[in-house]
Amino acid sequence: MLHNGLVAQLPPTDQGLLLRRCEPVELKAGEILSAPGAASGHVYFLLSGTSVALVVRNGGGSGLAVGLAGREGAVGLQFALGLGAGHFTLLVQSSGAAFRADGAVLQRLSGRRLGMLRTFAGYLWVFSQEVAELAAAAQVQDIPARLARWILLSQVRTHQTELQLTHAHLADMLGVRRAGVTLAARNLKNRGLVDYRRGRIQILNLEGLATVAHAQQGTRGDLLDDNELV
Amino acid sequence: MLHNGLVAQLPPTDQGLLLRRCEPVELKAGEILSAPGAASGHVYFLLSGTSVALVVRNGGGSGLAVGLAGREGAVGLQFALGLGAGHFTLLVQSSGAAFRADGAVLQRLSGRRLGMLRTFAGYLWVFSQEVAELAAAAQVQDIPARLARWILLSQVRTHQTELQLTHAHLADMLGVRRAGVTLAARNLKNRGLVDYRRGRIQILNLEGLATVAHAQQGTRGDLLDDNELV
DNA sequence: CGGACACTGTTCGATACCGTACAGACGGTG
DNA sequence: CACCGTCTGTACGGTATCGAACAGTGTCCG
Repeated sequence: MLHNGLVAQLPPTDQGLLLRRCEPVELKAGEILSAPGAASGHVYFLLSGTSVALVVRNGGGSGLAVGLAGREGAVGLQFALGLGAGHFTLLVQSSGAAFRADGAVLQRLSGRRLGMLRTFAGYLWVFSQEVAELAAAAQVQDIPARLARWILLSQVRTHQTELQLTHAHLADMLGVRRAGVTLAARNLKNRGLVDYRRGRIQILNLEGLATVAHAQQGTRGDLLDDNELV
Repeated sequence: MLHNGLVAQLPPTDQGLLLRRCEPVELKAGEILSAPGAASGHVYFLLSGTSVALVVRNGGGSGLAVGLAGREGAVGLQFALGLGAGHFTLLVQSSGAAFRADGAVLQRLSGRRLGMLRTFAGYLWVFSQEVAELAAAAQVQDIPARLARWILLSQVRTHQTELQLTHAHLADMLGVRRAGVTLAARNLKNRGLVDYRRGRIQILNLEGLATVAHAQQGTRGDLLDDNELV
């Protein structure tokens, strides 16, 4: 029933203790689970196709995603450590189900269950690595590569081959222009890696996407120019 | 004697237990404490003016810093959670003293001391926030702003007003050209925020640097053009 | 079935940054 | 004090991306 990777890592006893404090919720795309500066909040353990992005918003309305959590993990764990939300916004990218618990309640619980605390800490570390990787990628890769990476990440998190994402939303995640995403998307489409229509992206070739996503700068010359294709 | 922020946060009993397992070491700038893929290693608690950068290296020799730790914290904590090094390189940016302990030993210790584990987890979270902030800044800010940010960060971590950093090293931290750093450095110098000569950067105006580092895109027009100054 | 809205396609000039290359200046060493 | 390695200054053309528009096209709703 409850297929959450993080919960599955817990000792059986702790799983029971945790779930007894949780309630099921439905998350809708676009919903904001936590805004910057919040002192407390809920911890969400995501199920099935749900995904939540950690977004940093700069002065204007535009944003930049620094991480994406899915059914393998959770968001809001900082509240279970007694820490504030920081500068993040938790933004639901993909609708779906989740279990949630109050941060303060979980803090008291994990304060008694060392195994649980250790599991949470480990997840935070792994997640922060992903943040660093995304940051590094954003620095050195062009938009098609970054788009491929984000699509790939969304697929891995949700296990869905069709993603409901508009170019505008992706632009916000990558911190680039909407028009830039359109070009990059057409690029990926021309290579037969994805197909899309009006807010739906169909993944056709996972390995191909991975190749593009991890391509180094120098490799780019090998690839065909957009305009010459079909 | 031992002025490390993270150790100071521990309960007194845990401080003793931890320090008994540590040995003092001297770290020299340029030294690499951990390479990507390492399965285990030491945890370093940094003292006084020491600073260590978390660097992600892309295919070539060039890199990109995603975080900087100083005497307020530690590096290598993932080893105390039984996790591998990930894709990071731990690179000493600023020479100085540190205490270190074996990761596996600390893992056993923190497995018994819940307060210690909680403190470590909290630090990891706060640090990963900083990583996200740096990533976001790199995305939307120009080179002078990012340079100001890094100098500021180095100052906060080491509490030194003169930093021993070459343009080439800074370029590697920011993931930009060496020439780009030279221009940005001249920019900051012309505004009277820093002075520098051959590998030494003198901080003249901390608040001014902060202003530049946090300036949004739109604010940039207010500032004077480099070439028109003096 | 026609209108409205949201999404995608495409254009324009502007610009910040890149890769590369070389010239000048500091500072320690023989 | 002349040398040489290291560091900084500057230049060049090339390009990915930007900001701001406006023009098509799909889908839903009345």
